[in-house]
Amino acid sequence: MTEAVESRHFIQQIIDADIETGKWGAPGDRSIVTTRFPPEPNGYLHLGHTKAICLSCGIAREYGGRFFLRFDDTNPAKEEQEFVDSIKHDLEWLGATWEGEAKFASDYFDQMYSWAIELIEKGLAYVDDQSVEEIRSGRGNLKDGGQESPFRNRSVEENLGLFARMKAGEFENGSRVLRAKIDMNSPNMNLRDPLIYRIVNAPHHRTGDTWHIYPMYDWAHGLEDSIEGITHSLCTLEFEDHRPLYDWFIEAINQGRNDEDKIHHPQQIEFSRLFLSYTNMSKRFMRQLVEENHVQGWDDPRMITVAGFRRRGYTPESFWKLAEDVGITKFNAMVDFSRLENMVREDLNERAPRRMVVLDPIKLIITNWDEHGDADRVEAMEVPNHPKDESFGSRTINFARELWIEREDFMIDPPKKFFRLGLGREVRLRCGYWVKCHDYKRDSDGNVIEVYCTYDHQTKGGNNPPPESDGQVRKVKGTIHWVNVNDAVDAEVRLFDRLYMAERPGKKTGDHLDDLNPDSLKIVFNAKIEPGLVQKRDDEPNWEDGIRRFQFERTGYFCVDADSTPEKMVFNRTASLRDSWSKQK
RNA sequence: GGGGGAAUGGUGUAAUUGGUAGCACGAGGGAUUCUGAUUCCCUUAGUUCGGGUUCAAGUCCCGGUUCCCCUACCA
Repeated sequence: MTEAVESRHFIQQIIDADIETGKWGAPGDRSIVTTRFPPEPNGYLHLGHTKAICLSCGIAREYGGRFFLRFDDTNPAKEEQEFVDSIKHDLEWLGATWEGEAKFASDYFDQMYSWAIELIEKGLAYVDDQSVEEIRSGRGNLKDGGQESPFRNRSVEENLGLFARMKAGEFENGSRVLRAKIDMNSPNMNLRDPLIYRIVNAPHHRTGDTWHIYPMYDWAHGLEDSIEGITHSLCTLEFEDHRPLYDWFIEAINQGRNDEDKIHHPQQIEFSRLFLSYTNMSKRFMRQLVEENHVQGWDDPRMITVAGFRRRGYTPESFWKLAEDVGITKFNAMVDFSRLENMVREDLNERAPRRMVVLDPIKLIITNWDEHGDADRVEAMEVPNHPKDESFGSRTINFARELWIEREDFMIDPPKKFFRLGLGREVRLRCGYWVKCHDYKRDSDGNVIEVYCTYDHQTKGGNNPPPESDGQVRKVKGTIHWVNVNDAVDAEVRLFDRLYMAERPGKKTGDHLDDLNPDSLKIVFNAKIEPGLVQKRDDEPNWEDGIRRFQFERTGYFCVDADSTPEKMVFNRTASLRDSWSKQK
């Protein structure tokens, strides 16, 4: 009876209220909502970032507002153009389109500098000559207050002069900083005269060597937000303690100004990070995995980078679904990795065309194939590309006397619940024929290499045979997949499993490497694929990112890896199918 | 006597802001099925603890517990 009301998470509720009261513009004007994603270009985007991206971009989209991409490039020592490019690419791939050109904190360096001078003139900032160590010890600790710097009460003139010389590059790294004059006894460490500028004599990837001082995060971030007219500056929980400073800086600039001259004051709102079991989002750990060759690069399909997931075959849609699924709260929740897997499965189940591929082949030979025609004949079978969606069409694949089937689909003496092939058992070869096994052959190691079957010529296409004379229709419990030996193509298939075996890698021993899964990558070199898989077929979907994705029936979801050539196809397993049989075993 | 946050089934998340604790995933069971997939149905299990206010508390008040974050010239 009662219509389900769309529930609004706490950030949406804040924005809803802001719009109603007209906090940012005319009451009711939703288009004023402005958000941003502000990465530092010092690494690859990972799963943790996708939550923030989907949130900020999604909010702007929902309200009909604006979403910006801004690079927080305030530390030339760490940042590179390469990362600017990869971050843009990842965002585009995710479908998080930003408005206009990507923005850069470095575009605002002049503005920030002049605001810093204003703070000095108001007596709210000073140049400190203390060393790093002196500043650190002067800051005090969590229990005790700090001590004021001996340079704290310099004259405005002296500060102005020194600050100008800092800018001009007259001083060495670490010799002086500009600090805000707030409160050395604040219980909030961020307010104990935080640094505004430090000296960095290093070339910047965009501004070159025009600057010798660079703004600190707390000074830069809120001002960037202000300049861009950000209304809701969304960030993660660890910045809660920074919010008082975020507000203090903007209010310090606005102090003494007329209302018309006041700069825009965005609202910082914090939400919880994404924690996924069996993964570690630490940039440091991810770097170690790459540099010590535990994986093959930042885009290794086992990595939880956007690039890794993309190569693994994940779709952008699965990240949006996950973001929606985990929700927005202030609770540090541990999300199970299988949830993300479910999101791709859900998406790919609808959108991936089906194919038949045998990963671990043994040969099936039909010994009575000559009873109803030429022993060398090939019969064309029509196979649907999708079991539910007819718009995917169908394809024709060849059926003949010798076929590849999956090793695990045959047992000599199977248990009753084994719905596959066994000695004396009958199964359906999907969209082929029904076959019954009467013999098999082993190699010198005892491994089954061939199974011998008879087929029922009345079951062509996999259909039920006509009723027997007593009216009974023969039934078969299992259906297995196959590939025709004569036109099967060999391919490499990479089977990925989770990179770590522990729910929280490194928690037990302190070293995440101790929890690495030695079997996270298995490579199959001689999988047998349908010949139609080599070239893109006209009836395949046109995936937006150009990556070809499939479901290999009964084995999982796969995509074509960038390493593929027409001579040697390489597939990555995105995710296995849900498998209630292996659980039962 | 540091400060800032957070606690709802196994997991994640709702509860019209004081009025029937709901949804999804998982798990268990069943139906359908030419993928042991998909789909469908059923079951399962919860308000961190102790007080208080109230006709009525997940929600308000008091006290406790547990967990997370904060002492970079990183962001």
